[in-house]
Amino acid sequence: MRPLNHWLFKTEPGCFSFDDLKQRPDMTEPWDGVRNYQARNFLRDTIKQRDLVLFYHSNIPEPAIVGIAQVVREGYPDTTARDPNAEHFDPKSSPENPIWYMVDVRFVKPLITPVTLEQIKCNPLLADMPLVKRSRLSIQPVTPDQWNVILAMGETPFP
DNA sequence: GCCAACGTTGGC
DNA sequence: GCCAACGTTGGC
Repeated sequence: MRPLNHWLFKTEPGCFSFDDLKQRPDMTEPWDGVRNYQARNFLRDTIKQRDLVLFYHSNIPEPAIVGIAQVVREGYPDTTARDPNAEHFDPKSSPENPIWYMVDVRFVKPLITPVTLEQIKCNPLLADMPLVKRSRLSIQPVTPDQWNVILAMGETPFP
């Protein structure tokens, strides 16, 4: 079977939080509103069903990875790009050329101990994470080693 | 709220 | 295709 890939998705919890994900019907949510081409390419081309996601809360006093989610639907056009009332409306998006894509994710489990950005920056094993090197990318690949280190730091056995 | 880093836009 | 101006992200 295809090996699972690992990712880190960022969100501002004031906008959408890990707890919000848990409250959703079926605990699933379309990951819409991504408007960055590199992140779009991951969503459209690389992220596959069953891939695992570290759920990161950004733009708060103590940014941290707080939980695990899983991809339940692969990349498909982000229809919010064609909704003039949506926050991330993009008039250049069309049915023929959607430009922007999203995936659906499902709640899996919280980290028993959230792993803060400060801890991540202090751990030499995590020095190559985009989170450290290029913090603005909102959809980032995570290596299996990084994944294991973070879950150990979060004291969270998985699966 | 500040501001550095980064991404996008558009004139040339 | 360059690059200045501008807008956004996100840590602090």
